[in-house]
Amino acid sequence: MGRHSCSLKQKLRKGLWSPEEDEKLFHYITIFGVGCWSSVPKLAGLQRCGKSCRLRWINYLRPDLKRGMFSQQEENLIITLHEVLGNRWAQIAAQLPGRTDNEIKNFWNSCLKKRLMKQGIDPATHKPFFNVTESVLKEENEKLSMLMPALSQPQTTLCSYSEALVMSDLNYHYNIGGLSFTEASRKILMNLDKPLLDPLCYNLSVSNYYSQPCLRQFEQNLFGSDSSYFFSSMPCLNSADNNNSVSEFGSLLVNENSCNSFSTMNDYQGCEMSSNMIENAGGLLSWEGENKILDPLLQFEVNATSLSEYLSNEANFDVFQHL
DNA sequence: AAGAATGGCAACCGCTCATGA
DNA sequence: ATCATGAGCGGTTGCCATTCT
Repeated sequence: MGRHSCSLKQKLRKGLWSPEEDEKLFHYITIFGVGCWSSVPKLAGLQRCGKSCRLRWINYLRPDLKRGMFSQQEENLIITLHEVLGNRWAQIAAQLPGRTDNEIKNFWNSCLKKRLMKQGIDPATHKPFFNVTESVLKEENEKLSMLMPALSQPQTTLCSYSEALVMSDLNYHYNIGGLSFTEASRKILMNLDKPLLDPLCYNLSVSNYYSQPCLRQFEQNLFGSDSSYFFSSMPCLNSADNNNSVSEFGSLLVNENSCNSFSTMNDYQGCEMSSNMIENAGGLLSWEGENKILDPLLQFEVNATSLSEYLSNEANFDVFQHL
């Protein structure tokens, strides 16, 4: 099999190229040009397979290669082309003279992907991570009010993360399992003489939530060890004209004034909640883009694509009765 | 100061496709 | 039609320098 001819031959060198090898290959190609790669090693006096020679020439030795950092125009072009072409690196590279597909792929994986995520853009789809439209939220509210009329008072709102951000100018919202409550409605719930309950975990109060090492660990696994970094990248958080922009890590939402104090999960421990914080006790995390709902407390993917769908299951709905 | 962790990047691997015998 | 071979492509690995703890 031709495909294995490279790896089967013993004496062939692998790994980084030495300056002497580069010199031999460059010299050979300069004189004889690019032709049959499989015969190049023998003719050029190299202990390499033809494939390795081809790669070295294309990615490093070719005289028309542009070296150094990518320009702003090149970066923009790569992002635009990736949106259209996806991971077709060779086609992308064809639009950038002097750049190789390998170089662009590495640049994408190590820099551009992270930069887009920091801007709240999903690098796979080039769309914002959280994109809940008002109509979707309204629809969710209507479904919820049919399921749980008691909780559908004006000040109680079915809430996604993005709505929590929109509402960040109001003080002190609690978001419990996808439900967001204003301070007023929270007091109503507190007056029920029951602790705040996570709807999916019967007896866990908000204040106890972060005292559970396993839950913190889970959230770190889910969001990364420094989740404030991840969430501070959401576009709605970065709008310069919004003094109430919100940063988040794990299920905790804090406002801009506080986020410096909470750069890591550990920093949060033992801190007092300030009046303008928004807290999310866990519960359901709705990931619009992936069409799935994750329960950070129970640590599995819930078999539902929306909160109302989840609640339409009688067993799940029963949990809410505890509120 | 030293070992661990991380990031960037060059190179490899395995697959598909094109071509020719 | 089938097989061998080479080229090209994209995913992955592994090395090395840098940063972190």
